[in-house]
Amino acid sequence: MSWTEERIERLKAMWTEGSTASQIADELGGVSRNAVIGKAHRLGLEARPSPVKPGEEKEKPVPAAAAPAPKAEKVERPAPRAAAPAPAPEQAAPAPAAAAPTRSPQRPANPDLQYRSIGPGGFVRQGPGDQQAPIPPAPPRRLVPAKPSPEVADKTSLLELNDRICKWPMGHPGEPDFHFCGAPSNPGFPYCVQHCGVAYQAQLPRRDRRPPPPLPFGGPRVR
DNA sequence: CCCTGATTCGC
DNA sequence: GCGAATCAGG
Repeated sequence: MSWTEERIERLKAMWTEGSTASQIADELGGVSRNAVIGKAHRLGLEARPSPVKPGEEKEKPVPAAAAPAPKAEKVERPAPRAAAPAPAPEQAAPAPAAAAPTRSPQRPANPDLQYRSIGPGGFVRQGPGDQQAPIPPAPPRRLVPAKPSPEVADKTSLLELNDRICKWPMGHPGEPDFHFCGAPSNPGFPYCVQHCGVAYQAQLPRRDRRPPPPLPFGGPRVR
């Protein structure tokens, strides 16, 4: 296979849209993942978060300053790449938090292309044009299970589970106050609306993901 | 092991 | 220009 105009276009589109090299490769067919990456680089497309090169390391404030340990290793690393902007330090809440559409890790979605949750399990693709003015306010609200008594209050035990109540685990199994959410479940789902929002992400199985709206015609003029 | 992207280098 | 081989982190 050769890099025809169309195939290059497709590569560009998918690459900038965030597809992985593998996906692009077997979408195009006839090329390997490496071929795609190689081509992408030759095209000048890059600046994509690499699992290997997440970004330049920042100087961390060492109090008493131990030996900085100057790396005397491979000295040749041009790395003209600008440091990728550190993604907002999303706090990883251990407890199921608000049902905000959590983005898939390792894949900082294209800022021009976001997924907006319209309900548990349901997401709507949002193109550059449809950008909503008001960004989710990201309220510091935190949904805490109303636990009257910290301990043996009205915990939902394993025995009380049925298809109508939320089975979202609270705490850790084995711990004294481990229990389940117990709120009315979202019909058809094992969890309540809140936890459905946490449990179901926009991310589709890799194979089924498609750069859906087959690029209008002229392709996106993004960037 | 699987995955990822980056880089190298012979063709 | 191409892409397999290789590297290196997750």
